[in-house]
This record gives sequence, structure tokens and C-alpha cells, in this order.
Amino acid sequence: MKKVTAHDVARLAEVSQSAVSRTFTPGASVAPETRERIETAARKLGYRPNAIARSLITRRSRIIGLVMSYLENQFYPVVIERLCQALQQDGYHVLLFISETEEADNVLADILQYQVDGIVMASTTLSSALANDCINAGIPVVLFNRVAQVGPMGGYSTSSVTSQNRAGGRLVGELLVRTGHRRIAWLAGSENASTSRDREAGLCDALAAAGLPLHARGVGDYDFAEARRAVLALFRDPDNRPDALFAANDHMAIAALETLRAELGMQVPRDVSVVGFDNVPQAAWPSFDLTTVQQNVEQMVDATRTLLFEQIGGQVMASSVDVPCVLVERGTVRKRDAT
Amino acid sequence: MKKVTAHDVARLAEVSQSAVSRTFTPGASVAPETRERIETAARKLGYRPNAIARSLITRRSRIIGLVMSYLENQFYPVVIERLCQALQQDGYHVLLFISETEEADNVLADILQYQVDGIVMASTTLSSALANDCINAGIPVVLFNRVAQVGPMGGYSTSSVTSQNRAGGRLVGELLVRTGHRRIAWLAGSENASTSRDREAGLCDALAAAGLPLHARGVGDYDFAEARRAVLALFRDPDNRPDALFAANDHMAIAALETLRAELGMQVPRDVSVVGFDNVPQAAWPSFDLTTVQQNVEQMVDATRTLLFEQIGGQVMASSVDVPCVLVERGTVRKRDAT
DNA sequence: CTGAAAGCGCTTACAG
DNA sequence: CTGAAAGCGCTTACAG
Repeated sequence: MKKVTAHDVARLAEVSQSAVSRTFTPGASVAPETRERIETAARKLGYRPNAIARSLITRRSRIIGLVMSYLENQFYPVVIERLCQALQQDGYHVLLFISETEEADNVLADILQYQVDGIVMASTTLSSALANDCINAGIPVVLFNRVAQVGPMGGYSTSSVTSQNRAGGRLVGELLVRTGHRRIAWLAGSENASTSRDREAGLCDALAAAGLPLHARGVGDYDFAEARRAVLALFRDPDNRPDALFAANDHMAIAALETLRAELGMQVPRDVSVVGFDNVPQAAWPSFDLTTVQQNVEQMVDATRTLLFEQIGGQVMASSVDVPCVLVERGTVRKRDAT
Repeated sequence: MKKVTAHDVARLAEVSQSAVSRTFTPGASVAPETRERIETAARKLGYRPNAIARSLITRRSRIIGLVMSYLENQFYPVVIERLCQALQQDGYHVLLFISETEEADNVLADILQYQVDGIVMASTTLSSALANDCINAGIPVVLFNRVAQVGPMGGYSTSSVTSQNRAGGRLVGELLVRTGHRRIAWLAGSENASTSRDREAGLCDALAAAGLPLHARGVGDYDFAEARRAVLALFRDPDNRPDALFAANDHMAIAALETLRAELGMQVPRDVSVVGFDNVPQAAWPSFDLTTVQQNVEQMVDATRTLLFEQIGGQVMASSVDVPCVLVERGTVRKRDAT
């Protein structure tokens, strides 16, 4: 079971090892008949070029590090699937790092040792420090679904791909105002996640335009159990309940739906309207039929590839892409107000 | 932004490059003060050993290929998360390949070029041929949540980790019989998936023991939309409907639940009982409250690591591990029969 | 304990 | 078009 190398093939085909290498290098010049001979020999021996050795000499691993943290939110599996497939088609591969919370530093060391050509950080909760470390190490980074925290002096700036979160938040705010809601509550994700802050800002834009205050505010940390707790607190006082709840993502919106119905005995949208963000697969299930804002994963993945390859190609300026998102109206917002 | 190598560190610390290498090789002998000097120099230069170069010489990449296909079934994200974290702790990393259906051959070539130390195939739908190719190439493979198809002559045998699917299926069959169901239907996953076949066999064991026939049978292909279609067909005739439906996994069971309620106006478990397999996070959500069989992901991941490392260490015999699974009784099976 | 040297399996100028 | 040679950044016997 010895590994077969280019040398073995060269010997069998009676050519130099260089010729074998050229045969497997797209665009290199080899005479047609030589190539033929080499390919036959390679097939006979079951030869496959060693990507590790190639990486060492070309100083390109064609590996992209993908850092994620919470796959229970179904948005991320969808992202993984699309991103992996897209990168595979470009001849790149994905080294996956799962890092809950902030043990991320060890992860970083690992990533760097593996000489990845670039990194996609697709997690709203990872620290910006991590991203900066990578950039300092000279590795292209693209933030996916989040934006860099700006440092004290204007700070580092990292490429990022997001939806137009503020506009999306505004869309929801306008919908809720238009349909006559007056006591609108916000369920934040992580307080320091840009997605959550931007969506909240959009909501507040719409409220301000209508002269309405934000009725109440909870923090669900993008987590199912945390969201449940926050909803319980938000609806504790039966005399002062919100008439609408906008959650920073679908995962929490569904947690809210479950809690409102099963634990608080409320009906949606009769007693309260609920809106999410992402349009995960479950949002379309009849049990939830959740009104939400759709993030265009396909466009986001495309933009990520583009940004990544620009930087790998030497582009130094970081840039950000905002993909438009659209409101998906389903059944969790009451249609007209009785007020 | 030049890469700093062991040579650079050696020069600064005034030692040989070998000494630098030893300092970063656990268990190598270096004098404490030499090590100190080298570590200081390394820190100053921001040196990190190049894992690619190390792999080339040690012929160990410390990379495991993980092949998956359908992440919309929430069981798999959970598996990815656990497996990644476990392997990271062992100093291994995960190169992720997503391959829908059978374009898998290209994927295979990729995997092999990357000199992965082993492969975990965690997908019920991938062909067994793929696994055999890897084994022929001398790469350890562990099948996760499926079992090798035995060839015509007894065929190849590949290590695998599964739940005790047949026993799990029997548990469900016994539960349904015990609670007085008489027209029990089976919703299969993919016809050639061992998980589906084994769970069905277990169900049939229980039915046979009770002298009951399998009332009806549909095929959902482990897919949400397919499962919906199959359920519609299974319940088309109002006069001959099943009184219980056992789906080969939770993903399809939830599809069934949604279809029964939203499209057929049936109540669960009043009109029909529903049972799944996996115990995905959503099964516990109040909207579904799904009775199911829990696969012990933690044990399955542990077994996978063990099997993988045995083979990487030179163990040639393939072996299979069956992890016990337990029935999780929730609200989708009616408690007593009125018959 | 330490250094010089060989070598992992490739790519890529450089001559011819 | 083709081959000999250098070299990517490491590890690891082998002497000392």
C-alpha cells in the first residue's frame, strides 16, 4: 500500500518527474503524446498528486478556514452547505472550526498553522479580536453576517458581507406600524452583535418616523432557551404586554412562538404578532408560518467568494457588501388593527 | 509580511534549525535554557510551525475528511458540531465535503489529494462504492449512522458506527402495539439506506410478535417534501387510514405532523399517532412534542474517534459499533386504546 | 543535548 | 517540448 509518487509514474512512462508534474498542472506545456503516456502510467499506478506537497511549494493551500459557533440555528447549516459547494467548485476546500464562545484563541493558532489561504468567520458571536489577529498574520478574512467592530481610533477594518440589516429592520417596523401595532417589543440577539444592533436600529427608525417609542426590549442572545426566558419576562405583566414582538432572528422568533403559545396560552397573531429574521426553512412550516425577512444566502455566498478571492489575489483594501433583503409576509402578523 | 520560518527563529536564538524544530515537537529533548531562548525568539518573531511542511515529512496530515449531504435534517448539524469539537481536542481537524447525491466521485478525488488521515462518511445516502474506493486507496473510513452494503461475495467490509436501529425500531413497534394501534404504517427513508431498512425490520419484528401485518408503507427519501407527498398518499383514502405512522427519522416525522395537521385536518394523536427517530432539537419543541427514539450522538462520536484512530494506528480489521438508543415518549402517541 | 544532512513530494525557472 | 536542479519548511536518524 505504498503511496505512489510522481517519480514512480515517471519511471513507468520513461520521462522525467518534471514532465509528470507538468501533465498535472493545468496550462503547462507537454507534448500530446508524452501527456498520453504519462496519463496511462498514472492511471495504471493509481497516481494522484499530493496536494500537501504542492501547497508547500506554491504556498497556496487552497484551503479556506470556516469558523462557526452555533449550528442549532438552522441558518448556519444552510450557509455551510452553500458555501462549501461554491468553494468546492472554485477548487477550494473548507476546514471547519467550531468554536463556542471565546475559546477561539486556540482555534486561531490551529487555523494559522494550517496555512489556510483565507478565513470566513460566519458567526455573529465571535470576537472581533480574533479577526484582527488573522489580519495581522496576513491572512485574508471575510466576516459573514456580521461587521467588524470599529476600534478606538477608527480601528481595523475587515471585509464583511451582510444583509442590509438596518433596512430589513425598518421594513419590519413599517409593517408593524402600518398594521396598527402600538406596543412593539424588540428581542435582541447578542448585545454586541452588529446584526442585532443594525436590525434594532432599523426598527427604531420606523418607530421614530411614526412617533412611537419602543415599548419593551429583551435579550435572547440568539439562543433558544435564553429567548424563552426573555419572552417570559417581556410578557410577565398581563396588563402591559407588547402587541408585537420582533426577534433578531428566526431561531429566537420560533422560541418566542413556542413560549407564547405553550406557556403563556397566547394566540399568534390574535393576541400578539411575531416577526423574525433570516427565513430559515422552518419559518415556512405551517406550525410557525412565520413572517420574516429573507436573507439572500446565495448572494451572500457569492459576495463572500468574490471578496475572499480579491484579497487572496492581493487586494489590500477591505470592503463591505450589503445584500438586499426582502420581507416575507406570512401568518404571524395580524392584518388590520381593531383600534 | 514575509512568513517567518524555523530558520529565522534559529538565527535569532543562535541555535540550529533542528533545535527550533525540537522545541515545537512534544517530547523531543531540548535543554531547558535552549528551549527558553528559542521560545522567546519565536514569540518575538511571531513564529508558528507550518503544519503543511510537517505533514509532508511525517506523512500525517492530522486532517479528517467529513463527508455529508443533507444538512436540513437537523440531526447532522448536531453531529458536525460534536464531531468537530471532539476531533479538535485530539489535535485533528475537519475538512468538510458536502456532496448531494452521487457527484461524489469528484469529491473523492479531492479528498484523496488532500492526504487526509481518515474519512468519516456521515450520510445515509452516499453510495457504498465511494467508501470502498477510499479503502482501496488505503485510507481509513468510518461510516457514521450507516452500515456498509455487503457485496456479492460477502464483499468489502467497512467500519461503521450506528445506533441499534433494529432494536430501536422494535421499541417503537412494541409501544404502538401496546397502546392498541392496529393499522401501523411505515414511512421509509431511502430504500437503500441501512438505517431505514434496519428500523423497519425492528418495527416488523414487533408487529410479527403481535400477529399484526404492516398496514401500509410509504417512502419519503429522508426529505421533507418527499415525506409530505408520501403522507398525502398514505392517507388519501379516508376509510382506510393508518392509526399510527412511524417515520424513519424525525425530519420526516415532523413533515408528517405538518402535513397531517395543516393539509389533512387531522389531530395528533387523537386521529393518528406519529413517531420519529433521532430526537433532534425540534422534536422537543411544544409544537411537535414528538415521541421518538434518541440516538446517542455523544457515544456515536466517541466510537467514531476510537474506530478511526485504531485504523490510523494500523489496525486493519474493520469493526462495527452499535450504540444503544432509548425511547423518548412525548405527546404524539395516544396513551390507551378505545377499541 | 545539539547540529549537519538527508529527504518528504512536489513546482518552476533555467538551459538545451 | 523536456530534464536536471534547486527549494518549499519541516522532521528525524546519526554523529558528536
